[in-house]
Amino acid sequence: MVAIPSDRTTRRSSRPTINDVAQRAGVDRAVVSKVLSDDPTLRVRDETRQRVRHAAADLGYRPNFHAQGLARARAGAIGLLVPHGNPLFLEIMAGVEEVATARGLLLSTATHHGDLPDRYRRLLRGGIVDALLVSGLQAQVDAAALFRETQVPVILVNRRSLGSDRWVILDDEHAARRATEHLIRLGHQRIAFLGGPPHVDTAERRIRGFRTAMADAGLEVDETLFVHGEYTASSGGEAVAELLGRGPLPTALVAADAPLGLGAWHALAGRGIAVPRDVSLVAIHKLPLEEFRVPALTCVELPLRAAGRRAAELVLDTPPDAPIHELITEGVELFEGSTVAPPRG
Amino acid sequence: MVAIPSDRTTRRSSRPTINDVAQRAGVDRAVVSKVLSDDPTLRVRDETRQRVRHAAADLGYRPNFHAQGLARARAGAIGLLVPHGNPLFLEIMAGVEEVATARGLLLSTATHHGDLPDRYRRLLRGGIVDALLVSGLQAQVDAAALFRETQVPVILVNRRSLGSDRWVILDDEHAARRATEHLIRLGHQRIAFLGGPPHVDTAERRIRGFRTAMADAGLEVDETLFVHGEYTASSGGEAVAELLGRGPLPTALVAADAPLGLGAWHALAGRGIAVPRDVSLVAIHKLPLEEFRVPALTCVELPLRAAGRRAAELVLDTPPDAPIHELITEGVELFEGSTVAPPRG
DNA sequence: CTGAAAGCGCTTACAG
DNA sequence: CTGAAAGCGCTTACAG
Repeated sequence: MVAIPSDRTTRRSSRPTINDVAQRAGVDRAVVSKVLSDDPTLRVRDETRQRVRHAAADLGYRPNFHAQGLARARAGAIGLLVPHGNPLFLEIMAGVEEVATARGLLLSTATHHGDLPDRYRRLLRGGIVDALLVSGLQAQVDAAALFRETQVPVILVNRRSLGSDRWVILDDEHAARRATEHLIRLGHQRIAFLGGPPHVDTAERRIRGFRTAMADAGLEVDETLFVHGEYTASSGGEAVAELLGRGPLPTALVAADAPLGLGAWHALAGRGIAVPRDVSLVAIHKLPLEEFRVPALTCVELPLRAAGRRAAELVLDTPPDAPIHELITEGVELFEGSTVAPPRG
Repeated sequence: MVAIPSDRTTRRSSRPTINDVAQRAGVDRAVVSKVLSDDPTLRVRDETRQRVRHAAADLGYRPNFHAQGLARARAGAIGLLVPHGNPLFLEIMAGVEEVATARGLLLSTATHHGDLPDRYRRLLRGGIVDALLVSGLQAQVDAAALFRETQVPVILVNRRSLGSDRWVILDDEHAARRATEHLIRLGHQRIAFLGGPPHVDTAERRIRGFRTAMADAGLEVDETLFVHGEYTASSGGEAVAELLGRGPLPTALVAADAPLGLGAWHALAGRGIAVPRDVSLVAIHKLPLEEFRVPALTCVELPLRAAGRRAAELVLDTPPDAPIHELITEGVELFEGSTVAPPRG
């Protein structure tokens, strides 16, 4: 009788390790490590180099992510935190992903509801990412404190918040000016502004742009035509209700945000007020697929993807405590939908 | 002269390690590890347990993600791969994130353009995630081979592909039936179907639902009224062009996908064909914010979030090579927009 | 210039 | 039942 040895299963995963490669190539594993990461200090014959590469390829070797992270004291990943459920942020995500791909980093994403989730804070302290990009935070969240707490370099994308010294923002002021000028050019004079939340960075800059455009055109700004809301569609409805409660409808509206503008439009329609027949509407930010809508919302597009890209590059390439102040000025473009017309009468 | 010792910087990051906690609590680091991960085999006095917890809290200790991953041979993360730039998939992402949050896992996301990026394949072999969810892949991508290659348990969400035995899908057939019945009920008889790509799982099931509804109503299906396209808005335009080239316009269209439907609508409008006056339109899937659109696209909503949630649970809780066949039948709902009317005259 | 060894921060099987 | 030790799979400072 022959004893058949029980099928001895591999200790852990069956993936090849650096030792397997070293053995196959007949070199020390330090050499493998250096060859595969193109360490310039390594002096070996080209032939050895090739042997190592081939061994790695033959075995389908890939360095273990966690072992590498531990040994290098670098995570090999970047984190992105975006507001929950807002399709605009897909663009930021796409920009960040471009950089992650180019640098061989993993992208880890999570959504927030205005504040930083505690769970995520804890993960950050576990060294989960080498850098964190945050967008759409409430005004009062302290990003500098987050860096102090977690030791992870943080950068804000699109919106600054309390005490933050590291951000990439878009030219919201210009966008709002552009939107307003578009209306003015068509003859509008009584224009309402459906703004974002008070004290929020982008909201303030968009208001400024609106005021500038009005002032430059010599138009009076009626303070009863300012309404604050959230950057959400449902808030757009409330903003319209508030506005209508205050007096006669203006001839045009600038919505500080696309979902907000959509909500406003919807609420107007619900009251039998037609856009653009009764009132014109321009929003800031272009939603995905807007160019295919019938009718499309006229809006000013901002380069969110570029913001994501740029922020990722900067947070990776700048010392963790150095300030980053970047305003992206290009890429502000008016998208002509069908929600704007000359004022009636 | 007194020699002032140079400020000796900490070796690596300044984050506390398990050794710091052990020292502060006066126990071995094995005890710390077991206390903090609630190891049931550990027998120590409650007082010790408290001491350890306090020490950890005082120091703000968090286990190093990579050290833990290496020692446990588990990544502590799940991966999600979605098609690039399609806002529908935000819902799947949200569902997956719910599960990741509940289980303390990191969520790593990437987008694809039909096929699996090589870069991602390599990362997977590095043990970057414990499980991978994939959605919207081309029909011919072999997910089983991906598992064999990477050793990472894979599950397909929303769409099956070649040779895959692990998937969570939605009731696409029912959705298409529902959409078609809605039109039939209003009196439509000549209905065109703007379908997805040939051989794609969801496309086939949606066609089947359409055919079933037509047959059940005793309506003849005109084969010239079938057009294939991609699940993109631009493809919707091409589908309309193709359809119009074939003959007279039907009284209604079922679009197999929301972006596709949007593109069709846009193309129709561009030719002066009004929806729903000249032709009615229903699409499958509801885009984010659709309920606020003026007018909104009538569509059948499918529970993408539930699919993401369920797929994440299943891939984590099922042995890596066991088949997973799950069809989510609830949650198919007609959303009445303004793109459907009775046929003219 | 090269190679063997120490160390990254954890977990867990195993000896006491 | 407890605690000291080995080991996860890499990288890199350091001795030859």
